[in-house]
Amino acid sequence: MNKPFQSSDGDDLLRDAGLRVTRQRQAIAQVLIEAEDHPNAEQVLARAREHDESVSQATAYRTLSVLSEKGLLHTHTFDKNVMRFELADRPHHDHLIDVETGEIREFVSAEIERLQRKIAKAYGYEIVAHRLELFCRKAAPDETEERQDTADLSES
Amino acid sequence: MNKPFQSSDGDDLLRDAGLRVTRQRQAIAQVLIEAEDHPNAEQVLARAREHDESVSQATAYRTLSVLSEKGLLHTHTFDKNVMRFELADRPHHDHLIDVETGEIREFVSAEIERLQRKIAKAYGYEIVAHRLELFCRKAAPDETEERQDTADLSES
DNA sequence: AGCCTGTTGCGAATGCGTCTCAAGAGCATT
DNA sequence: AATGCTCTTGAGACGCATTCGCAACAGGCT
Repeated sequence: MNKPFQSSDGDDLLRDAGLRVTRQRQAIAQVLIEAEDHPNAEQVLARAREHDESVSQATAYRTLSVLSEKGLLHTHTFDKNVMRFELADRPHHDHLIDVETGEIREFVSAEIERLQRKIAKAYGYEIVAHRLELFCRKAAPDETEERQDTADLSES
Repeated sequence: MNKPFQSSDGDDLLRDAGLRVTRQRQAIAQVLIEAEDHPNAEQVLARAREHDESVSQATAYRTLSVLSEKGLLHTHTFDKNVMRFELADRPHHDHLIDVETGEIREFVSAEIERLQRKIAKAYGYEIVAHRLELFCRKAAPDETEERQDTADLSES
């Protein structure tokens, strides 16, 4: 009945973070598991309230914050000043943001990842985290036939 | 006497943005031209006040904001919640942030840029802007000999 | 020199996120 | 199922970066 993969269970997610399982946190965890986008705190709160209307803003922020610290949640700031969240157990990917519509597509490029490591290493560093975001607009149409010869892509 | 390249003159920068040249804005423009780091609004304000102590916080924010909108200034948010600024006419580069010290190094990789365009194109988009940030920590020492065989690098 | 209009400084306001604290609820135990 | 220790909660105050409102001020074209 639930998703057959990943942190399918909200309670597990919370326990993994070393948190007590409360109604409010269950609601929030559920929202994160069900989310197929990158909701911000306000959206997480609104959706969590559909499961349990008693969830407060403070609890939403606190829970998101703890889950991030524990590494179970990844954060993004595509638009300045609002933080967006996404479960960390999702496969790694970078983001392509349509600046006209705000739509966000995910992609991975093993080749870019490799070059990133190479660059970091050249400076004597190792990568702890990275952020790659492409802010794009729809190109002139009719030229989507390039799509197929790009083996280095995948969607999530 | 001035830098022989780029927007060497603050007045030009302001006029390019379609702004009246005022003492306060001259002070701010000068700060941006002289900056070799990525100052945030507070730092820009403090430095501008060394040139003209009458510069107010509101004017600093307003000027930075207009220059950004006009595309003459690029903004970054390495650490969440504070915006950092950098003149747009600087050669393009990405950033490597030392998570321990906060030090920021700049680099460019033509190869990564190429792959980015390829990916965007594959989805039918063209890149308007991008952001690539590597959050790193110093790797185990003694292995800096990799440094030389990486032709795809340059510092700014 | 004078006028029109863009700019300024001040302080108040906004917005996202965090903190305080007393009341409430997990959950390990009896 | 009752107990109790401790973590968690909701409500509102608070913090901080940034923006706004407005009356006084000052570019810069004539």
